[in-house]
Amino acid sequence: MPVRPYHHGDLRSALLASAERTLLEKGVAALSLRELARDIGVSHAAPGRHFKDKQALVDALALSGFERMAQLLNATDDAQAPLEDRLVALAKAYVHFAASNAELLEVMYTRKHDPDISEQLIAAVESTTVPFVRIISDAQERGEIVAGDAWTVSLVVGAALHGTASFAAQGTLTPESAVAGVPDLIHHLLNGLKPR
Amino acid sequence: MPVRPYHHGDLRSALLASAERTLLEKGVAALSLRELARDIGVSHAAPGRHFKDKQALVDALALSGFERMAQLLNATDDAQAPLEDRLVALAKAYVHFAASNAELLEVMYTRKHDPDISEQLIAAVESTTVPFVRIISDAQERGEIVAGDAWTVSLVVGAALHGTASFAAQGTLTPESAVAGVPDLIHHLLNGLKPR
DNA sequence: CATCATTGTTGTCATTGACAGCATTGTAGT
DNA sequence: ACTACAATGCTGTCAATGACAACAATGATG
Repeated sequence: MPVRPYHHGDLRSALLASAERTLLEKGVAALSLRELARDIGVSHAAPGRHFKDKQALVDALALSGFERMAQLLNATDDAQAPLEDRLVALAKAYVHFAASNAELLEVMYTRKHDPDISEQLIAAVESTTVPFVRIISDAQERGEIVAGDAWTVSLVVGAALHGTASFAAQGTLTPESAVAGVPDLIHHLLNGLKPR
Repeated sequence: MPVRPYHHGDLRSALLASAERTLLEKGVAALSLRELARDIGVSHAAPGRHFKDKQALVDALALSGFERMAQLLNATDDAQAPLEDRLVALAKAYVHFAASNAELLEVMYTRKHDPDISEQLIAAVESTTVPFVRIISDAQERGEIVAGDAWTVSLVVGAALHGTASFAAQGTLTPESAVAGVPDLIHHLLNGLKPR
């Protein structure tokens, strides 16, 4: 039988994959470099070659989370759809992602990231916000959204969604009800809470 | 000189106070039961008499956080003020609290609380939401806010504020800009993002 | 094929959370 | 007062962990 060769071949990826499984199942606190090493069948110090310390591993997980989220959101956005539908679709995708990856979210939205990784992180975070700003800008050009700095206006939507996502991720809302509430939420954001 | 008596007298409070300082300064991860014990000058196992385990300590911190926040919000709300002013004042208080206690927030809004404490916690969390729901109900009675389940409508405001608070707590927004943005945020929530 | 950077390994340390067993103190009931 | 007994604190110990140092195997480069 083929004994594991001295070099694993792709330990870094294996560590990330295994870490993410553990993360989603049991949370950050349950992450142990040594346990990861054991699971993969490698010595307890081997992870150190790929991640300077535990935080570095967590940073990498956060980065990959933002990248996946950005991809999801950008793939979801349909520039042809009417404003409200377009926003609802994007918002649902966001809230759904958040609710389905609660523990990952916690790691993503925590500000303790290594300055080294944070350049990449900042870029990833930004590409996560782009779709929202784009929708707002587009709508402003058509006069469907009030004038004003697009980023500022997007922040209103972003905050409401992030709040909803947080509620879902932390259990204040069930994932289902959070997603189900999105259309109403968007409607209220667009039309305001004052009677028209 | 009075050598510390065998019994500390109020170890529990001392632990909570010291823990909260450490928490705000260095974050949850830096909390160590043994270090707390050392700082206070008791044996490393003494904290165990007051907190079953580390999570119990954290739960207690979260509970006290919610209680203080609830008190702050309830004290801030001025039922006489006009709707928008009233909301802005409450929202500012909330966002300011969140930004000033970022690490505490992280502990509060994490769903890993002991079922035992969670009854109290649930009550504390609820009394945190009461002021918002009250404002909305009041305004609905006057026809200043669209009809509908008050809690559902409040959720729109709550989500937007929680999102803003999270952004502030995690550093996406500076505390100042988060608070400074509140009036605009509320205005947009009330009047909607569509042009009127 | 000689050199050197990568990537793993073993060994070791201090720190930590948790628990067991014992000691001291305060208190409630007599 | 006295005697249980509960509450609170202490010492000792364990296994797990993250971090690091020193060493070994492998692979790439010229």
